[in-house]
Amino acid sequence: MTNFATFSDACYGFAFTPFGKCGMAKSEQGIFSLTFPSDEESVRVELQRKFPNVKFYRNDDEMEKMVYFIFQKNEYPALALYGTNFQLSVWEALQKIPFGSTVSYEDVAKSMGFPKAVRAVAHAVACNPVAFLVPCHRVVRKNGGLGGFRWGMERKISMLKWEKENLHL
DNA sequence: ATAAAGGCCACCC
DNA sequence: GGGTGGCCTTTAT
Repeated sequence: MTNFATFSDACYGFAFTPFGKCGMAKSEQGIFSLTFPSDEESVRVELQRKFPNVKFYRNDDEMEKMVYFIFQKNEYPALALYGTNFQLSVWEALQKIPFGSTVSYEDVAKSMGFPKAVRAVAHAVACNPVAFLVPCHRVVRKNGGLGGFRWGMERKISMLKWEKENLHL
């Protein structure tokens, strides 16, 4: 990590998205985690491991509100990303990919000025802490394949499909 | 300090 | 279709 969390309290909780139940965490600085976990306990454990000095308070209402803004009103709340410089620039590049379109891993590498760092990019994309909002699902293989997805290929497919159907947002 | 493993890509059979 | 070598970062020895 090269940049660190500066907050000491955060809330986390669970809410339903068009792609299933998500776990989310946010501080006053913004959302810093959005995952699709298999069980609730692992979310808290994982958050506490990544942010050992932070106190987490559960608040599902707050997360449901966030989900409503994101998926119903298409209003994106602030994000707060923590990672290495390389990861941060990859995640930044991902946020520039337009809604409903896709790019290749190589495209991302090129846009960052490291055309040959494809594998490093793929790895950083896979480490995306904030599903959907940092649109890692919009990165696919150049050869036509879809690549992989940390939270299940099926979910990546339905995200891309959902965006195509909701372009009017 | 070194090694191994990536949500990859291009090139060659 | 398949195998191989190269690319750069992260993580684990």
